Amino acid sequence: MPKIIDKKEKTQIISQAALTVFRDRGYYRTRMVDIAAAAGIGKGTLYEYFKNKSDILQFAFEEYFDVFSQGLLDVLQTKDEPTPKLIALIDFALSHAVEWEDHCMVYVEYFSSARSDNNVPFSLSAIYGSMKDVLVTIIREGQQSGEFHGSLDPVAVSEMLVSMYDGIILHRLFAGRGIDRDTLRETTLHVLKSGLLDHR
Amino acid sequence: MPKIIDKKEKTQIISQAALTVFRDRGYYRTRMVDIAAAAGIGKGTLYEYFKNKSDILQFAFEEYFDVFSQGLLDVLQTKDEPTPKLIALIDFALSHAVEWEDHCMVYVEYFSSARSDNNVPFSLSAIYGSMKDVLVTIIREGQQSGEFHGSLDPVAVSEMLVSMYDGIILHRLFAGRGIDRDTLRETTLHVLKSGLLDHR
Amino acid sequence: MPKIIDKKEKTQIISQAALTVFRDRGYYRTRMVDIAAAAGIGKGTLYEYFKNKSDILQFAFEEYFDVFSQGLLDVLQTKDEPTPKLIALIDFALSHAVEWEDHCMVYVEYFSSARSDNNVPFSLSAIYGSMKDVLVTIIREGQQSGEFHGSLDPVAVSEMLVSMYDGIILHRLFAGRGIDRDTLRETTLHVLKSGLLDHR
Amino acid sequence: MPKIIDKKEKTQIISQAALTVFRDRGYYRTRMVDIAAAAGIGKGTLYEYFKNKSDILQFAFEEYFDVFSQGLLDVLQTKDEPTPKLIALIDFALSHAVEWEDHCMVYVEYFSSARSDNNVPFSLSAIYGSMKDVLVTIIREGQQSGEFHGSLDPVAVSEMLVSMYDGIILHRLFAGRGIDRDTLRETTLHVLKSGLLDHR
DNA sequence: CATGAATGAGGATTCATTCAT
DNA sequence: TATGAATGAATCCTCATTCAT
Repeated sequence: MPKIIDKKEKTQIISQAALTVFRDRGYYRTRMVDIAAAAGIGKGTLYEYFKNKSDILQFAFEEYFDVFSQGLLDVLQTKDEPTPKLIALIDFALSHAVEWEDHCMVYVEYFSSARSDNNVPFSLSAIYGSMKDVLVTIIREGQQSGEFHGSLDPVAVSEMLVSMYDGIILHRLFAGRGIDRDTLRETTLHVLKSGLLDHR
Repeated sequence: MPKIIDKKEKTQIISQAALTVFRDRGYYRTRMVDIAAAAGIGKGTLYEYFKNKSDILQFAFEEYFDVFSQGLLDVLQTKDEPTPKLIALIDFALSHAVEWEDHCMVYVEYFSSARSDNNVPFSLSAIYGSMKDVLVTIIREGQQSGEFHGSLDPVAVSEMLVSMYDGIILHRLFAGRGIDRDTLRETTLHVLKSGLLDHR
Repeated sequence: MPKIIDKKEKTQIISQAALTVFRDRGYYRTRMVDIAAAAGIGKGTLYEYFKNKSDILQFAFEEYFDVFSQGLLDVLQTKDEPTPKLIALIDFALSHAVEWEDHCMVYVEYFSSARSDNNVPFSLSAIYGSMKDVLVTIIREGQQSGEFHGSLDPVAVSEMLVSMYDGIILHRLFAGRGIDRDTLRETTLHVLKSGLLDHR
Repeated sequence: MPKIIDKKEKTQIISQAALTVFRDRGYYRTRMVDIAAAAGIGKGTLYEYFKNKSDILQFAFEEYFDVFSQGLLDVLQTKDEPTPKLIALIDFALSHAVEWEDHCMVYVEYFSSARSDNNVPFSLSAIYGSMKDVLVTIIREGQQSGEFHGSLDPVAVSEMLVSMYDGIILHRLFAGRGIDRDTLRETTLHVLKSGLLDHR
């Protein structure tokens, strides 16, 4: 008898609408009423689906993170050799960043502001952590097999790679989408490949 | 007469105090009273030196940008050949980013939030613009002289380099200062050099 | 036909559930959804039986008041002489207060808050009015027949007696149910009896 | 150079203005803006002097309680014998209740609503506790010296007396100020005296 | 010049009530 | 009849900015 609503689905719709507004206006400049308007619902309805503003972001982040984690696992399970594994990894990370660009933009803002706020209920360090561990392992393998430069510090290289990932996001965020995303990916892969791998 | 000196000096002191608080708490979470307390002055006094909150940041940014521009000019005037010029440029950019790290962190937050706000009175595009123009010119020179890979798109490479610059900042901002800044610089330079330059 | 019975019965069930929640949480702190949950029904169903929140309380109050009025009449019809009539009256009032303690608690809160709100659709003055009139009459009778202290102002005594009634409620409300209700009643009756009646 | 304001004095002025509004409108129905208007200040200024709404009430309550405690001590130090001590005590309590009538009204509402809310930062039990302990001691003394009825339970009598105190407050709150406060006090004292003391 | 007391616009959140199913 | 999803009015509280001293 009561109205039947797919709570899960509506939660996602609202979260997506919110993310769009966050990306356009910025998280802090976005009012709850803006989100409601973007989702085509009333202000109070938001609170039927989310505890508060931060909770909306958290929900979006979880989705983003789940997809990232799953993609990472897929790559690791598909490739075995260090070189193709590393390239596939970088390729995946770049694709993911480009595909989830809107999300990334918002998280950059949120985390850069909430930095020292202990109340922040979720964090990027999970992504960084998993990514860096995986990279260090691959680079060590490649160095032992002689495929990679032996002189480079695996941790430093990993850090640099992750930084590049961040950089792509940030740059697109600040400078607009200057160049084609595929060109960017090709160029980046080329440079990395040469610098990191072709060391004869 | 000494009053005029004092005014300028105090403006800088306040701006620096503000920047420290911004870095710790985030721009949006920082209250004017926090800045006043950090600067050791009264809340109302802030408005004797700055028009408003954003104006404080703008002042800091101008200083940061002036130093960057001057350093850029110095590099360009000192080096002539494409390869050493590019390396010097990247070296300078990394050094600058690392030295002005606190500023960078705050600008990341501010610009990522205020992105589409037309009221924002200053922007990063100036930095990106000048940097990218310079890079594209150098890379074209290097490609013509045969020093650089001819197959790479100069604009894409420039974009990638600037992205790396952003990435360094962002990563240190989010992930903490994992590795030593000098190691990071060495590694980055090495990779870039190999990938971009060693193309026999 | 059975529907009509059900409606009345369910109205009472809801009202009782509501009163329990009111007593525990306080009228203002109780949300409609709390009442619905306590009554084991849906939020919207409440409005099938009651116009609004205040209406639920009003319904409960009417029941409470009806029982009080009927009890008062019974006492007055049973006893004739001033002294036993007064004692029976006080005894009844105390018993009623103790028995309907939960209700009393809620009305104290509601009336003390809504005091000067003209929208409040029901009030305690009815109870006070009937009680005080009855008392004044009895005390006058007792004074004329020489049974009571002649020097006391009948109105003041009535007021004091009603105040005591209030006090019992309020004290139990605030201080918890310190002593046994029967002990309290005995003690109160004893003191009143001595003070008011034994005037040799 | 800055405006010099007696914070303590203004705090009291605001608290008094608030209490008047609380008494008229009820605590829960009073909006912060009402208090501000009554105090002749802006909404935001309230928060310069008080943390929140409850804090305003708490401040008023502390003043009320301090005066009560001090008065209680004075009575106990002045009188020695049970009978005059008890009478002085009751007299003081009644006077205090009548003098602080507005406060009492508000506390009745507040405590009757916040009853089971653990966040309530202050309570009536302090008053009840100190009052009841004092009374029990006096009554025991009076019973041992033969001045008071030996048959009455000291605790029950104390409870009754405190209940009367509550009743006076509550009744004036609900029924208006029917009779003259002095008449009420005289009558109450008379009855109590007869009932409790004249037991030949 | 310096100050902090005063302010009110602005925004997050709650919850009684409505109403489509 | 029963329901709970949807709503927006209402209200607390924050904080950038003003201004009297």
